[in-house]
Amino acid sequence: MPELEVSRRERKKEETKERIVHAAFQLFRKRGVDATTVEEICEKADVAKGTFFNYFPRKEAVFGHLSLQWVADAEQRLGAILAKGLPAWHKVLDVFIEFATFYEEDRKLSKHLLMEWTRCAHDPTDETCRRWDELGEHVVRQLQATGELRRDVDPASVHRVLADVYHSTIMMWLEPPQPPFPLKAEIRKRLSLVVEGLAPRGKEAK
Amino acid sequence: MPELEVSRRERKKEETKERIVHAAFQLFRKRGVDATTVEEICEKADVAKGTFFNYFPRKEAVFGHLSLQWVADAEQRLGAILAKGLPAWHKVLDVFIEFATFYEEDRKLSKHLLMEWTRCAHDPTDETCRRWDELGEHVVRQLQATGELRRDVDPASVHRVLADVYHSTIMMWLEPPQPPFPLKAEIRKRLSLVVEGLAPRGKEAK
DNA sequence: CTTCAATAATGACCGTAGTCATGATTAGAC
DNA sequence: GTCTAATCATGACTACGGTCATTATTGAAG
Repeated sequence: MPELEVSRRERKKEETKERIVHAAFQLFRKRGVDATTVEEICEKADVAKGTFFNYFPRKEAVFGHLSLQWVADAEQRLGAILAKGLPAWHKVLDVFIEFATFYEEDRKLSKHLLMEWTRCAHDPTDETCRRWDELGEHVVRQLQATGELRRDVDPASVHRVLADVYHSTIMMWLEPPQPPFPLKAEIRKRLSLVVEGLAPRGKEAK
Repeated sequence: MPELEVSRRERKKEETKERIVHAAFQLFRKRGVDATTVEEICEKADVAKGTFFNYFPRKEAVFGHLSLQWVADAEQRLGAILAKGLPAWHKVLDVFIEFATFYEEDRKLSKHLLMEWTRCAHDPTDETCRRWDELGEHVVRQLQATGELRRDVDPASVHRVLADVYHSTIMMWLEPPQPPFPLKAEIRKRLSLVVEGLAPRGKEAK
């Protein structure tokens, strides 16, 4: 049993999953999520309908695949930033603002993506969620260690506050027919608001 | 046409709606939301299935009825608090923390309630949403006027940040099989975190 | 009392998400 | 090669959310 070399079985599995994801996003973009049926996705991906549900528990769960890639990407970039030293906070913010580019491109799609994210966001068994929380808390702890954030606050709470403000700002921006404000500026504004309040206090402050 | 006296028609309409809501919540509590079908609700409320959808666009939309009552309640209480003068912030916080009692009572139900709230939260045509945002922004403006919050920040942004932190804290608390932290304490912690950062600065500070 | 327009109730109907029993592939053991 | 157990693919099937054309009720006007 070749363990390190991925077996043919594993390869085929990945291929099938990839085909389904690819087909799904193509149709989602063209026709919209609601107007796309699972059968259409399966037809395009050349699999049976049952196969789809072997890979994803819900139609919308294909978005989870994308979210996982993002988290992996964020892990890379933020790791590099933190390794470089101070001042890190603004660079961290920049990474998240850059991610927002995606949302600006296809608002309809982004809305479904975020709804699915929200659905899984608090599920501790979800890998994406777990890694996202670990990443966020790690970043906060680092910023506390270097003195950019006050140390008398719980890293998990800080991470969640920032993450929630980030996502719900995007959610609000996505809703109306015409965006009422520039997305990236508003994200910067709101997150900065929170972070300002997290500046080191008293004798901790430089 | 008696305009001020609500007509029989209006009364019956309200009655029917109330019956549907009542039946729905009874079943939701007993059997769970997903396990309850619209037909069961209608049977209990003694109306036809089509009637349900004359009143609510989705099965879960019955939660909106509850949300609206809450917002009306919050309008009352917060109005009274603001009328009384300083210091208002902690009293405002207490109101929201008291609302959290409901969430602690039925976690399964609360999760669906919050999901429906999230779904409508950014829809400008939704009355509940509109009044909630107006209320929140009003409160922030008042707190700014009395000097409890710094004045150089956008009331709408502040309201949204606080509201999002509030709701997502609850959402996180609702998720796992066993609550990992005391809900009300965590809400207080996180909201205070944000508000601390919103304290008046520089020459504004007393 | 009759007419009429507006509004509300109805339930047959439809489309699709998601399930599940069955059959096909795989990879290792001998 | 053959056997076996695990894994994966399949598509018929079901149950339910949601729609819509039709019918019934309402209340005011003549």
